Amino acid sequence: MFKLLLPYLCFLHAYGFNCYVLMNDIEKFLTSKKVRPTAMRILVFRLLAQRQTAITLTNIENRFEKSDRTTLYRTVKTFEENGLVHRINDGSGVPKYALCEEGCECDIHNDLHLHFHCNRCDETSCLTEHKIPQINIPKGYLAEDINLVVNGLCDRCNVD
Amino acid sequence: MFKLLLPYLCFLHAYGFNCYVLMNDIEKFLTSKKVRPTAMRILVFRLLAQRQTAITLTNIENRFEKSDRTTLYRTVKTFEENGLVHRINDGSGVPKYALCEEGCECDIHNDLHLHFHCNRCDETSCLTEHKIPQINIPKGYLAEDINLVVNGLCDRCNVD
DNA sequence: TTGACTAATGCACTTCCATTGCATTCGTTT
DNA sequence: AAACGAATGCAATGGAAGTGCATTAGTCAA
Repeated sequence: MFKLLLPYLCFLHAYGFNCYVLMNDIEKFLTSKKVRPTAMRILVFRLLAQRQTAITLTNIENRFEKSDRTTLYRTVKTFEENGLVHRINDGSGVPKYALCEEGCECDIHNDLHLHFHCNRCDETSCLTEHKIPQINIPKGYLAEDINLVVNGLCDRCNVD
Repeated sequence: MFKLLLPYLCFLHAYGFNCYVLMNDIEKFLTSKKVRPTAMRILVFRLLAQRQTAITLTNIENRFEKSDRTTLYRTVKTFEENGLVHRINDGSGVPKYALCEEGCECDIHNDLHLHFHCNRCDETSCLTEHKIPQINIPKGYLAEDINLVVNGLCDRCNVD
């Protein structure tokens, strides 16, 4: 499969990573999650892993010279379905994606972390150490999932 | 202005309301909120007031035979800007709108209520009595607004 | 009451993004 | 090496947000 990666190597080198070693790790990880480790998937995973904040599909698209939006769309979707990535709706209109932490159980609402969306720089980050507090809901309702987004200014934008 | 309302009367009558009386109330209310009480605005407000749950722009559009999406879009926007309506992002992708309760202070994050989005019937309702608990955010971050959506089954869908 | 000014509306677009169908290519398995 | 299923790329569709502009309505003042 490495022959396929050659067109992308320049991209990775630009980021200064020794891709061969990490590729291998990612490849193993994807396989362990029952996701076939194709070239694109490894690269997209790589990109997500580098990021501190969540990114949109368009973001991802712009990071790759040669890429088809559909493929990226389906790649991310596959990741999401297999629990590698969670989708964040921060109110900006377009969904963003971030890698799940190890042991992240995005489905179980007790384990959910909250997200912070900066109104100035538009960055959305997962505050993984900050869990969502206990929520009371009315009788008869069944909670399956909780989404909590705090909007405001992030630490970098809140300097002045 | 009532001559303008004539085309819409059939619509209102279909709902069995004595619109003349309520029109008047709505008219006064809009004026008190510094929103010019035009025909369309009164009708849109009327529609929102009838609803128990939040609705999308497309929802509103479909309720009116004769309507232009742009006008509805701007009407709702005006309502939002003047604190008559708040926008809810329930994760379904399209924003929904609901009338603010009397004294609702959507801007002040301490006063925010939470929203419930039903995964089955796709209805989104404001749980106005259920306030958002205290949230801790990291040092350096400034919270301006909090959006909390619980997904699951509403009381009507959670029967079996 | 009329004229003038501002706000609201309707129409025609544009733009953005999600999503799908289908043909092709890749990779794995036998 | 053949065959099969999965992944990809291209083209196209569709839904909704948002904008520009001309027209119309409503208000205010003379």
